[in-house]
Amino acid sequence: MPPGRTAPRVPGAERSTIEDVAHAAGVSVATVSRALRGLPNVASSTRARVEEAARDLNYRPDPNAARLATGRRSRTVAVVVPFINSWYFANVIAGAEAVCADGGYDVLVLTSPSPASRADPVGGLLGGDRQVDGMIFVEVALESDDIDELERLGVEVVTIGQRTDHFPALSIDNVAIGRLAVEHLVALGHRRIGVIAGQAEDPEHFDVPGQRIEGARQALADAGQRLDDDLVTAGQFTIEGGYRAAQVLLARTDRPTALFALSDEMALGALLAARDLGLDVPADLSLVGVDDHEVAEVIGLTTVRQHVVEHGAIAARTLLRQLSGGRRSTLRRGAPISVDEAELVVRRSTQAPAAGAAARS
Amino acid sequence: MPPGRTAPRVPGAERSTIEDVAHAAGVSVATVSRALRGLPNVASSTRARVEEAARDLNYRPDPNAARLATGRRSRTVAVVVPFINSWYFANVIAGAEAVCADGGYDVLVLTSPSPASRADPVGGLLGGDRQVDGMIFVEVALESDDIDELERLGVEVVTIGQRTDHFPALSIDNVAIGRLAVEHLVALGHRRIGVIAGQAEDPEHFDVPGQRIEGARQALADAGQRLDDDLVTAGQFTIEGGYRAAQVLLARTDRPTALFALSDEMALGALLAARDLGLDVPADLSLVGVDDHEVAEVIGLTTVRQHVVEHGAIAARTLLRQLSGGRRSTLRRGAPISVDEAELVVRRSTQAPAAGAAARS
DNA sequence: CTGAAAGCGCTAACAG
DNA sequence: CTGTTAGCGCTTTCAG
Repeated sequence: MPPGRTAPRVPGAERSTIEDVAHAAGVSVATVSRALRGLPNVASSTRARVEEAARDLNYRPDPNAARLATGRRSRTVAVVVPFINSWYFANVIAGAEAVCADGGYDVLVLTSPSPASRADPVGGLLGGDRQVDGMIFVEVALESDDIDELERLGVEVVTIGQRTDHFPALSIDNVAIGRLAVEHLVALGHRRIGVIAGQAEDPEHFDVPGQRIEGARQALADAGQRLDDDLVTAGQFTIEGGYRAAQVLLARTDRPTALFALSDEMALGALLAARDLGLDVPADLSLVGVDDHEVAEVIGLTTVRQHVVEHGAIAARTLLRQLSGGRRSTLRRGAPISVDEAELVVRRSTQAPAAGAAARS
Repeated sequence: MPPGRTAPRVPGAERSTIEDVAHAAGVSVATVSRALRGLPNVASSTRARVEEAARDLNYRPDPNAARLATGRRSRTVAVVVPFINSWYFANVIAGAEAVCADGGYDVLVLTSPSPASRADPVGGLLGGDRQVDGMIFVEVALESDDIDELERLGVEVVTIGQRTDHFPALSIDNVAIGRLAVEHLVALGHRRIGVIAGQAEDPEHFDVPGQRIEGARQALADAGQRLDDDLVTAGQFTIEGGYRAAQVLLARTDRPTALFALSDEMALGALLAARDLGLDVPADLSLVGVDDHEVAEVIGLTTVRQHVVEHGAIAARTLLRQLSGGRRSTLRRGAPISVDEAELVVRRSTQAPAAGAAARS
């Protein structure tokens, strides 16, 4: 048989069509369509009758048919992140979601199959018959194959973090962030500065840590110092990782007088480690983080503030503008999107090193 | 004119149809359809020709048309949460997303317009021509109107936290959680126990705090004690809120010897407050949280472990089973879904109260 | 204000 | 193995 009346999609939920409603209301399908969508040219008595029939029949228009007929889009954007349950990504998503909801768009959250640092992170994400008008990639590495595919698909794209030469990118000046943090420590007189970095690097794909460290290096160089590579330890961007990294760094006989953690969560871990080691912050150890996580204010952590929620919001706004504006060329080709600059927020966790320690360097 | 060839939806992205491809490849549309979907009955030479034509024309099938023709569903589920950027919800979403992705479903993240404690949280969420096969509501209060609408829409629903009598619900035994925490403190000898609760309650809609407090009350009652209401302070479920609440509670002259925080984040705040007040945990103050947040292990926090990611995963699994299985009646009508029970994890933050303090009660 | 009818782009019998 | 054709359910002219 030809397709015919298809079985109800969800067992137990009968679907009635516009035609059923038309019958029940004694009008044509065209009238039902107009009435139900609130178009002007319908007698109010007719409209009432149609609405009633629709209600009785538990009618709800099939969005597929409606979209096919109108060419309307799905008003959905996908946000692709390496993980959802991490402070940073959750906040970026929150920012994007707020803007999208506001603009009448839904947000699909996709996680890149392999961690940010692996190859082919986009793998099966594309393709499928997913319906999205646009995508926001957050710290995911796009291979040129992916880019081709994306352009072929004709979806609008904005990236956060990882750049490409093909899509508008909200890129964070991580070198500047590293500089800000370490210049502050240097200005206070610190020379032995430890760094709690990210994961075992894969600079090819995810070099946020490398860039921030580079900034630290520059700040130290400006003061005629150099960064001691032995004092750089990975902290996985987690509280626990920061704790462990700090344990290692602070156990050294020539322990650093200050620690620069590449995220506030790692800084919190470091603070807890210091506490467990009986070290006072800031008397024995200065601590700087990055992000301005809610916890930073609570613990008085000096940090380099990033407006993380805003990152998501700005990316979303850019995407929606592209989507509606249509002047899609404006921002093409890796154009950077400007973001509020990161700023140093000085709190109680940093001070000049103790005399002895400072002299030692 | 009749609808005719619609304009390209995305400016700059020309859409070609299956017919264009058929022409270019010199075959019929049916063959194109078969070839491109990898169906068996196509000569490989033909298939190759079709694929090439498709590539040349940058053809990509219109999912709306395909779905309309097949009656296939969207394979999308919505997860509705009050907030995204909170540890708890982010982890629930992560759990749900992993399971959904695994089952070939996408997840749409929606935030309930008003905070969990307000009326009509579902407001505009329903309706629209959104395409979802199922929904997971996490701690959002469903009014009976919402429920009717949901049933009318015929979408499968699973709830986490807030229950209804209409959908399978993953409900957490919060009274038991409160008991576990406080029984432990009582067993250690604590009598003056402070509670860091949630927000100003709206028990009608969100009574997790109330239930946990009730458990605390019971535990105390079992020991012939009563919970001092003055020692219950709201902490908003945030680190900062926990910090402030602890500041208040610990400033009292008759300060509690132990604090039960309704979440680990609030417990962390309390720990930081204690530190700032020069109080040692556990010597001067015992502390119990709830969740087993990653930070709990790092700071040695005694807590009542919940498998939060699992909550999301279980809800998603249940939903997907309903969606595919079709025996939708099995779990209807508020049937509870069983979850691993919460368990007490004893770490370093709790111990018997100092002799003087204990005697005082 | 309403109805008839022609599509939207794709799939799935059915007949070759 | 391939083409023809009849829909999927809805929207939109166009003619009353």
